[in-house]
Amino acid sequence: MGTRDDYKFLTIKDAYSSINQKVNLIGIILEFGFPKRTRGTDYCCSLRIIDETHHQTGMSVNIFAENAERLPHVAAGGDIIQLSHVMVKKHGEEINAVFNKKYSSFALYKGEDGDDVDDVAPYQFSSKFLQRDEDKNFIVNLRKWLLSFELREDASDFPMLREIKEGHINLACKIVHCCEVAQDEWFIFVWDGTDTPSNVVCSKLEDEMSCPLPLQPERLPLPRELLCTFPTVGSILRITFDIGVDKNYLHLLPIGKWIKFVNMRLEVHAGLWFGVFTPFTKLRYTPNDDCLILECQRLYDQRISLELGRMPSSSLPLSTCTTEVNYDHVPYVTLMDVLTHSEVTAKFKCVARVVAALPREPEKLRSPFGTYRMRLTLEDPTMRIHAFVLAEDGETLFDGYPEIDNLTRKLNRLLGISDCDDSIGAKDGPRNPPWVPFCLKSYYIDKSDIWGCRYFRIFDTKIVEEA
DNA sequence: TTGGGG
Repeated sequence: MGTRDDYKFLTIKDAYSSINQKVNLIGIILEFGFPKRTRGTDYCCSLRIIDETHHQTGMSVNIFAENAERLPHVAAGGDIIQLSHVMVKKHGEEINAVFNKKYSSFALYKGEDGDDVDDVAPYQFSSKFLQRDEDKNFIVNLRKWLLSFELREDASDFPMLREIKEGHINLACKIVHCCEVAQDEWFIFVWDGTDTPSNVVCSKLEDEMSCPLPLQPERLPLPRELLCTFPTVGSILRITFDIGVDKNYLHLLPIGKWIKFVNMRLEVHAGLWFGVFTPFTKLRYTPNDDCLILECQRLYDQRISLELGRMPSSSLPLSTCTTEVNYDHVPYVTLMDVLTHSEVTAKFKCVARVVAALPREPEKLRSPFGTYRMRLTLEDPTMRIHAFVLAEDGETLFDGYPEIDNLTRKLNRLLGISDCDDSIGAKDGPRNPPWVPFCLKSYYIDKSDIWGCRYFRIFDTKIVEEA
């Protein structure tokens, strides 16, 4: 047993004025990172704890151990950590606690198990940890406080997917799926009900045959059965992992749960957004009634109750000066609705952008038989798909067989290339295609495998003449 | 010792 001081826990507020002292702390884990290797020989994880004396910023704690196993394996944000003999240190303007493997100890307790005094067994503790009866009341009191505590997040700290920018940001979103797409290549799929901003596309159209613009960030398309479990409105952001991030902790991201990510890196590749979970990314305590989550759900409910709620947010109000479609009475659907539709043959009306075309040269749009035969890559906030323009559908789209100049102009308008850009160099410059309405139909070419050979084609869509 | 954040 230690000295009398061992029985005392400092509040976080008091710890702030105990610089260079060894203290005992107990707090709720507000956020935590995955274990990572230090530049020395050890492993480290940092977490942030709060208590009723300091629930806005709390205090950051850095924990070191010889290996990742000995670090705290936090089961969930909101759990309780008891820290003994940690040193309070000042780093710049920040004050934090440092766990030293030689003299510090920790124990982890569930946070939301209720206030049963008998249920205070730690689910993990370090080698130097000694459990004492006196600790139990602290655990019970913290759990009681947590029940009544309402985490006040500043919404401006957690942009929605519709507001994201490249760089480091926080995200509050729902885990839709998590899988290993290739050997040691994991993806998390997240959603918050809004549409990610569309990006300029920089691909070389001449290379579309040999190096097609990808349809999704993951290398292979996901099976349709899986896509059918995804929401069909709102973007699904793919998150990959930086090297050095331990994938053994992915169970902390269960499908269906809303979670707040802190310090996630966001990038755009081939015009597609994706997040990168870095060694500095942390998970933040996200109760089910978190104010940010409730607001996301409210905005989504409001969105899908609107008649135009399935259209890309940034396409509204929709300009109809590029294409005209039939089916005025049919509501617009998303490309994800199209991909996950229950029937293999069906007709749809969508708003999408043409991000690539094959062939690109107008003189090659017709097959040796003289009929149209081309492939467009369509994009909306939910998905990219290939859609063919064939025979009579091409005659409708381009209004018969116009001269090459006219055909070029029409195709360029779909692709977002202005006429004055029509020099060879400018064609490869960044494109920002407009949102345009399309009629799409799905069809199959092999009766023995109708889903395996399902394709999409554009029909009843006409590029309107410029005024 | 190490990291602490972008």
